[in-house]
Parts: sequence; structure tokens; C-alpha cells
Amino acid sequence: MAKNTKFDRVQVIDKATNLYWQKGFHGTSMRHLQEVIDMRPGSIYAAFGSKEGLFKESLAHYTQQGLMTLEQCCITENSIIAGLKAFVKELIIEQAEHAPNSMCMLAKTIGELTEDNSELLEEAKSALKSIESAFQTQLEKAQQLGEIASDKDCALLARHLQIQIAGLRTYAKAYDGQLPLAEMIEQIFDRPPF
Amino acid sequence: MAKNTKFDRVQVIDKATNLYWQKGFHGTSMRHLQEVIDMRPGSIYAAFGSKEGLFKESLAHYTQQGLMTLEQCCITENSIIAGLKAFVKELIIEQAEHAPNSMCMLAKTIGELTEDNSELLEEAKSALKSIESAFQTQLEKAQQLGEIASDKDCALLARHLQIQIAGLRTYAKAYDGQLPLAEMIEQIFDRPPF
DNA sequence: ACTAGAAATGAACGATCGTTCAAGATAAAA
DNA sequence: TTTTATCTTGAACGATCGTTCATTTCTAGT
Repeated sequence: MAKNTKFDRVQVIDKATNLYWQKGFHGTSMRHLQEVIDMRPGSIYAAFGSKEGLFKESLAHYTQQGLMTLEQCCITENSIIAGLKAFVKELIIEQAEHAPNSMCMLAKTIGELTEDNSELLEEAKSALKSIESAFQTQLEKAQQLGEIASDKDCALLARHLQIQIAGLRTYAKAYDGQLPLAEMIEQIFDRPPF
Repeated sequence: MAKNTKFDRVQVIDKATNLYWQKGFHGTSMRHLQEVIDMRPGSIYAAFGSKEGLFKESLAHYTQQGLMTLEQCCITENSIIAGLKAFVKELIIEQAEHAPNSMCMLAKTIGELTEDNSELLEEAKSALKSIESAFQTQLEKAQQLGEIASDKDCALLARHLQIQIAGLRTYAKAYDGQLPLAEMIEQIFDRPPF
């Protein structure tokens, strides 16, 4: 006695994520969003509640994709460290060309939002932490396999990795295209604290 | 046979800079700006042309202040390297508490804006480059004074410094208050490529 | 004191913002 | 085939956006 939902929720969130990622939360209008995800306002508000609600789901979607890519990289490559390198290269080199924005959506969001949207801000912060945890997990695995010296603190290494990625992606957007990114990424893993 | 301008242009730009820095370009409304700088729309548009025009002057003001602070740090401290350390600590530790936003306004802007505001985006990119140049100049001075090994490439060191600052400021906003920032900054200068 | 001309004002503009909701369309259950 | 619960639609809302400009206020030069 009902009508089934027509739109594909995952596809819709994916499209919304790309637009938010490109334009930021304040820079994205619901009108533009309606075009991109091809839904009318009523349906959007029925499904997601508000502009904030959809953004929150986009953040979660983005984070989930990142975690999956990391996992995939570490499985595909010959070693954990090689997997981490591949992941960082994917983030910084591939996404600099193909993604909506070369910067990390989480870092962009943390930069953009204030306490006026504290829920979204906290969501972004927490997502960044969950990615750092995933780094730490992989690094500990690498340590067990002897890829990393046993006296290293994997929590510190994970934090270091996050900082390098955030710095490099910001820098890459300012100096687009004229940087030896691959070499710079290799150096991250060849220098202390690694 | 005329009336002199009443408002203090520098003070006005300074207040505008703080608001833009806190809220971002899209997050700042002209209404809010009017309150903060205590000017009526007519006067603002007569003096600065548009929201973009005032933002552009704010970027220049912010950059100029940064360059002056760097200069000051390097003069006050006992060595150039100590000056650079003091400058980075000022940016990351002091501003994390007192500034409108712990992130760099230029990095925030580069993250936020798209080609829709290409003039402002280019302005921010170019300002970041001018700060990097100032780093390089100071590093070369340090090299001449024997504070840095003569085989180091100061352009690379300046770039490295920029990336570390960008990364650390982003990270600091995500993990506010619970980081050994002073120690982390010291390490920047104690590790390769330094 | 007068006046010319620049500066400051603030009401108001059209556009766009995020959001709502009554009405229409659709498909599963009866 | 009819019913009914749900999904979808899009016109329209009040609020706010960036901006304009006729008017008023003020002061330096006569």
C-alpha cells in the first residue's frame, strides 16, 4: 500500500559530496544542489532534513570512502608502508587532478566552519581522528611485520602523517602542478620520525 | 572646499580582516561587516568598491602584518633560526588562542575559494608565495651567518617550512589544546631537511 | 557667514537564500 | 480495479543577500 523510493540514496550522497567538497558548505546553495543531485526540494528535505543534514551525511560518506581506499591500498601493495605511500599518492597526486578539490574535504570543512555550525565541525574533527586511527592501526601492523623499528611510537607516526598530508595538500593547491609531489611523498617516509 | 574622510582606513581594514579571517569570505555578510567596522553600506562601497574589494585589501593587510612580524622576530631573537622558531610559535601557539581563527587566513582562503572568485584566489596564492620568499631570504641570511650548513637549499627549506606550518595549523584546529605544540615546532628545525 | 563639494547616511532594490506544504503521481495491498 | 499510504513535485514563503543612490551632514576655502 505504498510507493517505493525512486532515487538511489548512495548515488545522491556521492554527488552531493562532490559539490560540497568543491564549493564548501557556505559556498553551496540548495538550488545548485537540487540541480546536481536531480531532486526537488521537498524530496531532499524529506530524505535529509536540511542542508546541514545532507552535509553531515556527505562528511560520513567521504570519510568512509577514504577509509576503504586506505584499506584497499594496504592490501594491494606488497607491504603496509608501500600501501600507505600509495594511499598518500592517491590523495595528493591523483585527487589534485581529478577530484572536486585537491584539498581534503575534512580539512576544508574544519577551516571553513565556526561554532555557528558546531555539530558539523565536530563531525569533521571526529572523522579526521578516525582516519588517524586507521593510520595507526596500519602502522602497528607494519611494526609487527618488521617494516618499522619496534621502538617507534605508531600514534606519533600517524599524527605526523596527518600533518604532512594536510600541509602538502594545502600547499599543492597554492602551487598547482609545478611540484615534485611523488618525491616529496617518498621523503615523508624516509625521514624522521619514520 | 571639502570634507575630510572621518574613518581610519587602517583600523577599518584591520577589523574587517579579523571578521573575514574568522568567518571566511562566504561566511561573512556585508551586514555583519557593517556592524563590526561601524560604517554604512554607502561609505563601504565608496571606499572599497565591493565585498571582494574589501576582502582583497584584508588579504594584503594580513600578509603585510605577517611579513612584519617575521622581520621583527628575526631582529629580536639571538639568531635567525631562533627568530624563525619564535615566529612559528607565534603563529601556531599564540594565534591558536587569541586570533580569530587558528588557521592561516591565506590557507583558509585557498581552501574555501574556487574559480568563481579567481582574483581573490590568485591574490591569496601569491601572498603565500611572498611569505615563502621572506622565509627563504631569512634562511639565506642564516646560512651566511653559519647557522645552517652551506650545502642546504634554502628554497627547499622555505617550502618545507610552509608545508609544516600549514599542516600543523590545520591539525591544531582539529585537536585543539591537547598537543605538545612547542615541542613539535622545535622538532621541525631539528630534523631533515634542516 | 556663506557656499561649494566631498563624505556619510540608510531606506530600498532585485536577487537569491534555505525551507515549507498543499497538491499530484505512483505502486503495493485489498 | 479500487484503495491507500507514501513518494514526488514545484510554487511560494519570509529572511537575508550584496549593492545602489537620493538625501543629508559636514567642513575647508572664500
